[in-house]
Amino acid sequence: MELSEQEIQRRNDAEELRKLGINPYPAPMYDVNTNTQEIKQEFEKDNTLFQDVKIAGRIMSRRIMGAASFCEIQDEKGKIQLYLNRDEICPKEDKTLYNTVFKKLLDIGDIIGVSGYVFKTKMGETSVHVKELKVLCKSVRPLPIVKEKDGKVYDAFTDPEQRYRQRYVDLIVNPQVKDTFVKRTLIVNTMRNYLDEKGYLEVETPILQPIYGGAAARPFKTHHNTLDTTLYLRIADELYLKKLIVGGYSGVYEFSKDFRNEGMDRFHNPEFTQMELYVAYKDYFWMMNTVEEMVERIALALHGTTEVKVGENIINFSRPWKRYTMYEAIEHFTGIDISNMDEKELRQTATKLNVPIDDTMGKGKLIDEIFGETCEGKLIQPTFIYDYPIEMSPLAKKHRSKNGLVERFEAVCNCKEICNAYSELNDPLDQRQRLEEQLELGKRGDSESMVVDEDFLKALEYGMPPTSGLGIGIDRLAMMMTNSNSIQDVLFFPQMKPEVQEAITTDNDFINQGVPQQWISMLRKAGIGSLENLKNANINKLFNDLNGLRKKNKLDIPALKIEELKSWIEK
RNA sequence: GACUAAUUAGCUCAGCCGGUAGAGCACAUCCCUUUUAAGGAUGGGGUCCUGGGUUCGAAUCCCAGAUUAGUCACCA
Repeated sequence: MELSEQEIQRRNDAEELRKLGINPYPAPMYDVNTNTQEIKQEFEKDNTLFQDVKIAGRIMSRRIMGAASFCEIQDEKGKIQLYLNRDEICPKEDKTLYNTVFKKLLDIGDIIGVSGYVFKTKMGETSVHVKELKVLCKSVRPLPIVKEKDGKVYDAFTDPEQRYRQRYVDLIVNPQVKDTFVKRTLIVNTMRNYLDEKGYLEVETPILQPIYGGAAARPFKTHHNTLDTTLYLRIADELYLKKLIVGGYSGVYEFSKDFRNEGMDRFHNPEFTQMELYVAYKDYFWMMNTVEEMVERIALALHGTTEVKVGENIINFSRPWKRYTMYEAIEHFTGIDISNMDEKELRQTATKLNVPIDDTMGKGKLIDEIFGETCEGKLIQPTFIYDYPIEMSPLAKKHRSKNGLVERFEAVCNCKEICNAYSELNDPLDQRQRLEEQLELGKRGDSESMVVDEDFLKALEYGMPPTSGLGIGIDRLAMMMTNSNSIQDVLFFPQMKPEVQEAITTDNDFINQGVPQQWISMLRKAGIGSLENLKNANINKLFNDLNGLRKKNKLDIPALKIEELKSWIEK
């Protein structure tokens, strides 16, 4: 890869530092005694503090005025301005540290450590008056420059591709991004504390599974060499966790990365995080209370209030949330009671409501479509929707009193599902039948159909207590709690298509190919970065390009002859 | 998978009807001892995403492809 002018400059600067006896990448620790946030907050209250501070961070801007300079450094908590005076950081004759090291060899992006005292400038900005300066890391790649004044951001670094592929750059120049991820961790920690307080056991179950199950999704497939067997990356943890309830734990939960080989969009990443919880001797009504309480606590932990701004809406997570059965919700939003309709009537109703349907849809699917089209988009405030059609819920217990339904609920919020829970099916014979039916359905479209997990059924045959189970999407919850528009904004490293990496061809490879040293950099400039490229190049175009570059760069070498070029390509 | 849009300097972006590639920041050199998105002067920096085509001539028009985003489809 050709280096840009600025990259070459920075590499030279690093070399110059070495010549001055300064290691641009020193080994010893640099022990700071405070941070930028602490200084800014506390100095405001008591300006006798911080008379001997030591801090470190990345240089984010510089203003040099001859023998004195200001620059800003950024640490994890924020930025602070530094004041450097030539004669103070270089009290003796030798002014190299200021004139050469600071002014010439350091740049925006480099990491330095400083010690000195805190003061306020004439402009009223809390700053560190630097007495000592140490280079901690020379950056050889220039950062995007983002400037800001009175909250207005100039030249913002916003290109999603670069932000997601190079999250580290995003984190450096867009400080609010750091906050999103701090909040995400706080969500997880709050949830974990809540569950631990209740006495549930955090567990780990296999990610590599010989049989995948627990959801309707296509898996990622891999292979174990020693066992010479196919393994799947899990799509859900449900079956393993229920086996632990059979084993006698009264409450188990897992924060799990799950993997689904499906389409990607603003709400779906191939790997995502769920928290699944199973508690013995409970039912789905109990679980609704638990979800409300847990999510309300998370909102309070993050925002100090139950009200959270999401897009244009203010969402209030305070308990109790609204509760509708699926039928009630449909009646509420359409005025039509479908609870006693048969398949034909449902079909007519769907058509009347302009809900797109097709012939393959059974009763359950029709109800679900009607709900999705007419209700989901209107549920802004957190709402429990419960009692689902049996067809699409093979792991949920049949309703205690209503035929054709299961004891299942979802919480919908800002028009999106955030969790999914049931009274778990623990009748092993019913479970076998339901899974087998599901299998039949699955076989129609899918080339690789699911297999019934016999070991899971065996476990149920030993007897699982009545249990309530929950799956809550951490990414979705994080999106909502941080007002993020896309799942990529709450994942540090969202999945992206791999960048095509050109085969690395060294100068020596080109020389072996017969290319003279002087022409190599021209070749690279002409877009020929590898031998592969050279062999596939259009000879006439390349011939013109190279001689054009020779002229442009005023090279003091004879013009290339086409025979010469041919010899490189054909060798 | 379909449609739409974007891709130009390290970054943010202009670039008209096809005629030698532009700005601001950043970078380099010089001046400047309390500045604050931007002090002054001068200068360097380009695979105009890639590959074809049309044309005397393409960043610009046409075709194909790559990547990203949005919408829809699929998918709990």
